[in-house]
Amino acid sequence: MATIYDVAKLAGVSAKTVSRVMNGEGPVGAATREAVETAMRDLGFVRSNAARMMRSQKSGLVGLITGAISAKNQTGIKRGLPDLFIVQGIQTAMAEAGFTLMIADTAGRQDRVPHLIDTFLSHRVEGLIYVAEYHQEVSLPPVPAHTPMVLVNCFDQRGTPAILPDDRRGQRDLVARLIDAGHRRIAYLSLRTGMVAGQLRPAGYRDALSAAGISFDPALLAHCDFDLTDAGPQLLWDTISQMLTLPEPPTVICCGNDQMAMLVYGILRSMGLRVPEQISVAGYDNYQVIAETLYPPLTTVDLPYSAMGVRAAQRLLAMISGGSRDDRAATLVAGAVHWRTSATERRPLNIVQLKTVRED
Amino acid sequence: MATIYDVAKLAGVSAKTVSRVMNGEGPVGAATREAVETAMRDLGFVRSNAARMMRSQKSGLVGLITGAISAKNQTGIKRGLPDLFIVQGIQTAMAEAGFTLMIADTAGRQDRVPHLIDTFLSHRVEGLIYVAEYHQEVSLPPVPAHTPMVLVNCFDQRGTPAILPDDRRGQRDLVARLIDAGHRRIAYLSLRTGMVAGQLRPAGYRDALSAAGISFDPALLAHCDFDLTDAGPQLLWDTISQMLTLPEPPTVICCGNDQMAMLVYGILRSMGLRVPEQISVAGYDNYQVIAETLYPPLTTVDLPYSAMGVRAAQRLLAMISGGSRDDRAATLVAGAVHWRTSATERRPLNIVQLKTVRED
DNA sequence: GCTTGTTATGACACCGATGACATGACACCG
DNA sequence: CGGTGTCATGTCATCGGTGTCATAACAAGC
Repeated sequence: MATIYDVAKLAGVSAKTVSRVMNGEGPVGAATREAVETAMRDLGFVRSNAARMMRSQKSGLVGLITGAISAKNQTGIKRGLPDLFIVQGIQTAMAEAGFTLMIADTAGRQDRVPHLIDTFLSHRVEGLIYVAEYHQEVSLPPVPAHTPMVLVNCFDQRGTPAILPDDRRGQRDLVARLIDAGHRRIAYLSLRTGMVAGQLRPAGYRDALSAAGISFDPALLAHCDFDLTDAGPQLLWDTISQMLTLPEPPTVICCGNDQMAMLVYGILRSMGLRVPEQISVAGYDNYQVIAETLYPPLTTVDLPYSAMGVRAAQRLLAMISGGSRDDRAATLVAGAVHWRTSATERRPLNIVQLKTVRED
Repeated sequence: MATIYDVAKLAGVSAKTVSRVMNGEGPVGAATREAVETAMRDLGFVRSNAARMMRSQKSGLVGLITGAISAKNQTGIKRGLPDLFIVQGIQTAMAEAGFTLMIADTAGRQDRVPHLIDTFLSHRVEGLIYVAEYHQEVSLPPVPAHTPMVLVNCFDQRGTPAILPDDRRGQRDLVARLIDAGHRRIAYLSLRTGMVAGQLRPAGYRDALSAAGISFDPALLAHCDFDLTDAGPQLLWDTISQMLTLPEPPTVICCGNDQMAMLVYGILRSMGLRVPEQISVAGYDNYQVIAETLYPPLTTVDLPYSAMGVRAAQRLLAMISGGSRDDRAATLVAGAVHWRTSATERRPLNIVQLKTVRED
């Protein structure tokens, strides 16, 4: 592989001049520049970042660690929106800033994180990003103070800068929108309370209710382990049929995420109910493959993964250029409500009689 | 950041000895080793890969380019299984071999590829991988001959080593399995013929038919632009209702991918047909979020993205260690059939009368 | 006792860029 | 015409490891 010395010799100048041409630095005569550029092209010269980095001490690298990529299917949890959208956002913003992204995943083993961090440090990354597969608390090994770090979709006790989805507000906005549309009896099928989203989203639901002066009815809130493989659908079926036999049944079912909504579609149809004519459904995540492909398209809230990635990158870049100082606050990123046809704009006037027996 | 010289001074040895300890190379006295290791720990020493790389000319890096990450939503095509599973496979295999992965994406602009390649070359990657977002032909700028390259999910005219999904065989296996289960009238709703999968999968379908001595009925094969935003569902509806009114209607509908199958579920239910009691449905991709969450769970074929990633990594590693020589053949990776309850094991005896009018 | 071999370690140049500084050629100005 | 400033370019050391070769200490063999 050609070096600047090869280029310099061919162009009949010094290595330093070649360096100047490459970096557009200092004054260089037009003829000289031309000669150097020609020589570089002829030799297929590509600068060595390793050498450059030794002097400048700037690597232009950022390390990204995630359990996201390979954790799939291992936990048995069917997750929401793939966290890889976060990676997309980070990658885009970093590329724009001229940084190259190195990525590694834990392959599901948290104990590998220190090793991954070491690898990245040996490449002298200028910053680290840790991406979790779903909103959660984590505990990471300490990193040298001079290497800034940002957490995405997770937070820790040490108060490391974090970028989080504003689940509570998103759910509140969606429910508020449903109330606007005339709904008063709003059911909420939550994710497990063990998940952060399983706590924040129901809280947002209640926020919206109380803001509208609607009293909270515990009979309309259920926590469903819908993702527990086989029991899931049956559990949902039972919960829904119970709610629908209430004296005042719900006119809309809010689901903990879009995947659950997908299941609920099937269940409601099997019960002989039409969405949205007879009952409305809403999800959470705006998982496009589901939300836009379902018929009718699903009303839901953005889980703004891509935007979170961008914000994470921006925050890290600020820390890198600002000498790694950063307040300890978490950044909450809210997602917009996507109003689609799975929810009616006006509350249906009469509730159909329903059969509580599974028909198949 | 501490250097080997700092470590050497603290341990009272030469830099070279520190180097030897790090690399477990040459004979080193036990006491010396101990002293060096202690010093390294005390200083929080992390070796600089840049410096090491300059001498050894080995970077331990592999570059991955993809349109996968950011191409989302830009083409207007609702894609199948997220190609990021390919990245997962590559990352896993590379990490195992001690390589670190650098990734970049084209942000939807093919003209950025040369720049990305240059960036990677400047980091002296030992190999390149290009991942396409769906099975397709591509045309990439040439890379220096000494840098091996592997294509995944795509192929080019130059015969660059490629890893491809065996769509034809996968579809053949699935249809053969349906035939085994007693089905004779098998409908096929294909993806657009403009997509490679839209050609190979129907071919596999016909392979299976002729292998079983079942004559191909053109009335049972349709190419649906189901992913054209709004027109999609209506188009599918029409196609399906047309097929179901045939004198001998299909007993199973094979869909071009799982997403289409999801739509078909909704359409069939709206038509008042129960899956699988009255009609079976099959997909392609084994897109878990869909296939396992749908009720009933979807019979489908693996699009073995993760395995393809692993194979790609293995092939590239072989080229790296073998001096970049490789035959030009493409590697086809077949995926297994996942038999779930969306398809009946026995052909239903009587076909229901169906309404051809949309009910809502 | 001297050669030879082995073990343990050090000295030093080198990888390929770039930063600091020096230098030569002019132009401009009073 | 000498002083000063600007432009264009070169010299050289340096970043942090590692390859090559040298060297010191000591044991074994004749």
